Order: sequence, then structure tokens, then C-alpha cells
Amino acid sequence: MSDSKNKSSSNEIKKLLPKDEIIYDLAELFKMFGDSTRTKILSCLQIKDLYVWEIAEILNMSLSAVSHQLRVLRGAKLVKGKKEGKEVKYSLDDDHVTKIMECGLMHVNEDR
Amino acid sequence: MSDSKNKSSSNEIKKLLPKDEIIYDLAELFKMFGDSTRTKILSCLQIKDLYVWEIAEILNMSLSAVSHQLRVLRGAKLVKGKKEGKEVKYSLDDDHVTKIMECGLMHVNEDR
DNA sequence: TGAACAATTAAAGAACTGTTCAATTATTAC
DNA sequence: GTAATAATTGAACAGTTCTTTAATTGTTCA
Repeated sequence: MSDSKNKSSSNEIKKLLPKDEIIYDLAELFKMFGDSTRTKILSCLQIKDLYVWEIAEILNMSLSAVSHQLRVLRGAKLVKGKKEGKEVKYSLDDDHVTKIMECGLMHVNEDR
Repeated sequence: MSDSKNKSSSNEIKKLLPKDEIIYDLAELFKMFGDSTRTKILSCLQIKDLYVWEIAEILNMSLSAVSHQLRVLRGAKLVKGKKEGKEVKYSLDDDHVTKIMECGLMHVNEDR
């Protein structure tokens, strides 16, 4: 009976939680911000739309490494690329990116 | 000269970026939310302070697995545990947790 | 005391992630 | 056409991460 009480109170909380699918998507989203290279790229693009080689130069990284991460970010619909001649100009593809990062920055800057 | 122009415009942007240390901390923070188990745990704790075994039951996970993730979250100062007899009751240790998750949820729920 | 339970921890293994290197595509300029 | 540049892609490797299992600590209670 203590047992069944526990089970049922667990079930109460389960009902209040976001659906598994939502939680999963949420984690996938935050994963995008959970790598400093990607966070840097997103920071750059908040300032200005940029070509891949520009991002690589700013971050002192190889073109390939940047391109790989841009692909990941594109997959998450956080950035988009537009071909201009032989260059590709990238920009943020979502209004929330800046908001989410600001939210995190608020936390990070708190203990300083 | 096109070269030196590129370099200097890169430097302009570099100056506008958050310091590396901040970016790194930011990524570390988001990494915490970037795993669905941890996101679930944090969701639970938003509803109610809970014992470890309760979280394990709600999430259908082993005590050990939950404890491991709680340790990670404790390290990030996102949750704290308080010993009560032989149980340990966990609660959120930061006001921003809820805000950050809401911010992410807003994005996730957008395309639905 | 010792049995039962809550929680933590260490070690191990599987799975995932990020970068590098090399090859490839696509566009521009000669 | 070829050479040069921008970008993408695939394979491979090192490093990290998450869960499991087993052992351990600490507390309660009979």
C-alpha cells in the first residue's frame, strides 16, 4: 500500500511532464548549443551573415570543420546557407537562437 | 590587400564575440540540457522536489543511472540534494533552469 | 548486532561526437 | 580547356558520454 501510493504519486508526476517526444526534441535542440564550436558559429552569425571561409578565419578553424558543424546546424534548422557564386553565405534561420543564447548567457554571467 | 581587408574585418567580429571562456561556459551549460535523461530529471524537479528513487521510478530508470546524472547536474549547480535520513531529496538549485527550458520549449513547440 | 533499503561510486563497454585528412563538386578567371 | 578558390563530403581516429553491473557507504529499525 505504501507501494501503491508511491506508484500512483509517480504517475501523477508523469502526467505533468512534457511528452517524451517533446523532451527528446528539446534535448536535441540544446545539444546544438552544447558544443563551443557551434556556439561560436552562432555567436558570429548573430553579429553578421558570413561566408564559410570567414567563419573559419574568425574562429581559426579549418574550412572542413566549420562546414561540418554548419551542416549540423542546418539540420537543426538553426542556420541557413545561400549560395553566392562560389561562396555560401550563412545566416541564422531562427529568431529563437538569439533569445536562447541570451537566456544562457544570463545564467553564465550570474556568478561573476 | 583584399587579404588584409578580410583579416581586419574578421578581427572586428572577433572583438564583438563573447570571450572564449564565456562561450565555453555557455556550451557547458547547454550540454546539461542536451541529454534527454537530464532534461527529464530537470522537468520532474520543476514540478516537485523528489527523492532519487522517485525520479528513478518516474523515468523507469535504474537508481544508478539517475544518480550518475544527478551528480553531473549537481556539478553544474543546477540541482542540489539534501539528505533526509537514508534518502536524499533533490531540488532545482537555480532560477534560470525553468526559464531556459521554457525558452527551448517555445522553439520546439513552434513547428507543431 | 545484522537485515533492509537509499544512494553513491568505480570500472567496463558500447555508442556517439568532433576534428583531420583526402577526395570531390562547383564556380570563377585566365 | 586548365588553374584556383569555396565548400562539401566520407572515412578514420581519438576522445567523450551514458548506461550497466557490482561493490560500497550510510541510515533505519527490529
